[in-house]
Amino acid sequence: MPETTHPRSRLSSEGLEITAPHRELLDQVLDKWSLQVLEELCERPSRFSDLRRAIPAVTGKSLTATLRRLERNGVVEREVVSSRPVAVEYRITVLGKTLREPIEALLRWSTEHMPAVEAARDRFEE
Amino acid sequence: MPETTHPRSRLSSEGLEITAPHRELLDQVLDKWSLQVLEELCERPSRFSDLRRAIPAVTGKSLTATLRRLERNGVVEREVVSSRPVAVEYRITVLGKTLREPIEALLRWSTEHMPAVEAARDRFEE
DNA sequence: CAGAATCCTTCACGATACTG
DNA sequence: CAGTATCGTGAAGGATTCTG
Repeated sequence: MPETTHPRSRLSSEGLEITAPHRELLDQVLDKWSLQVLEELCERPSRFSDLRRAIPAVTGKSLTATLRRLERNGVVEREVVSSRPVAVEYRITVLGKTLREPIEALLRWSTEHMPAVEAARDRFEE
Repeated sequence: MPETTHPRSRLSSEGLEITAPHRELLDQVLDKWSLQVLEELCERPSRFSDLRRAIPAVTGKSLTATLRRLERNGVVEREVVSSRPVAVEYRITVLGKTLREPIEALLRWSTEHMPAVEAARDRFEE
């Protein structure tokens, strides 16, 4: 059986590699509040205060930062709807929608395996 | 048309919810170095110094912390192979292997949509 | 209402040196 | 070899206050 000299990883052979740009992108898109924001915006376009109500634990500052990050990376759209008083609507983009599947895969994993993880944690504290 | 009083989100209706424990778990398992460590250990069991060589940018301290975190959550196993000089082998666990699919989904997304993201970033700096 | 500005604490992470 | 100990820095994130 002719073996390749360098047994390249399955990922590399698929053209997938964990380079710095990819790590950075995933960091920006999977950070502390992004999942909840994306989830919320997948359900419906929302205004700033809607999001604050939907995610009570987030502060204004962090929500702003999260939305800017998501907007910058093209997964969220911002539109000023009216002024006096200002209303701003945030919407998920087409690109953003493509993120939903992989994120849900993550959530499914976390939900499904949480018991095993908790058992491991108990074992770890010996 | 009889509408449900509360239009629950698709995720919630599937029993998926982004609660604090889930966020915490995902944080621990998707943090800065975890992806590369998991990827490496999926290919082959490795010793500490193997991992350092495979991931040149990581410092000893961070690698230790990463491995401890992963071990605590049950996705990585640690075994002292010999002493004098000490050799320690790290292996992916069965639980850890189940993480591979969702992680690869993420990497595929990132690889596939990186051009769109970069275009969005360019647009954003106006 | 949707943020920007300011202050402050925490903590992740790197660099370095040391040890069983 | 596989860490631990210590120090230092920057960045993340919260609380609060102010504004067009």
